[in-house]
Amino acid sequence: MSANTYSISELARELDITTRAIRFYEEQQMLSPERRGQERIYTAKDKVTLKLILRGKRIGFSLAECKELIELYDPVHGNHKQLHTFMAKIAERRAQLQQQLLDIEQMQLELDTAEERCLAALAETDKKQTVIS
Amino acid sequence: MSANTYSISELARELDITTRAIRFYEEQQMLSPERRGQERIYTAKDKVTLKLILRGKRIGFSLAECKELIELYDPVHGNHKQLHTFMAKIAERRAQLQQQLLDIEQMQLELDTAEERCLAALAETDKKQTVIS
DNA sequence: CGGCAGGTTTACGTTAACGTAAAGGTAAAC
DNA sequence: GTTTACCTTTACGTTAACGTAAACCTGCCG
Repeated sequence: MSANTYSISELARELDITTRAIRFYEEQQMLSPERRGQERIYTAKDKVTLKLILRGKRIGFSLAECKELIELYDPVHGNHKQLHTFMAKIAERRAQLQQQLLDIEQMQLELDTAEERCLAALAETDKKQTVIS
Repeated sequence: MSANTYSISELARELDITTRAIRFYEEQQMLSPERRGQERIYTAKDKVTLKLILRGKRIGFSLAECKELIELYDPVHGNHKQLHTFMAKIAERRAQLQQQLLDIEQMQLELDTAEERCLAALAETDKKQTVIS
């Protein structure tokens, strides 16, 4: 490893993904690392790209969407229509997240009462057991 | 449709899913509607189950996890260990959601500044164009 | 020289959650 | 009676995002 470059396995370890995944992202044209002979050499920029991919995935975007997102940061493709349509996609995700939060809160309320009933039932059972024994 | 029962397509319309999906959930042992001859007859309870499935999916649970979740509501299987392990899963989801929110906010900040730069660049281009023409 | 720890390509396998036909049964409507 | 609208089962197809295996270079260590 020279100045600020990485081998594929270094990147994999650091970002906690497999080398297969990294090569796959390259197949999908989301990366194009330089080569030293056969070996891929990754730069800091490649690492940023990978982080963007991982963050996109965390948010729930598909790889195709992550790719769009990355191209947005590329001055060459930084076109306006795309930018706005993607902001729309993000807004949509936000709405979904909001719904998910509501769903989870609702579910937690229900689980809480379910738990209470469970505990109460168990307490009853224990009492009877005590009496019997 | 008699009192508080539904045909499969009624349910499908109402919940905005396909009949195929409903039958699939049955294959996965998450439903067991009664039959009138060949036809499936769904009750209000089945509908609740389906809604639980859909909500679970919205939150990001797999169908297998949704199934666990549903069994939690079944008094027969309402066992304690499962209840607690599932509450743990829910907590985990909450954490993920929290991270997703952060990711989205971060991304929006970046997109905002990207948009500004875009607009500025376009304004420059327009000026030159105006001068040229 | 042998072997190991990395790297490479090629290519078939896998999983989830249905989609999509094909082929057919029933019952009311025209 | 046949068209229409539902319903049924069986079964193969699909997509995404890699996993996994095979077969092969390559540099370095002892």
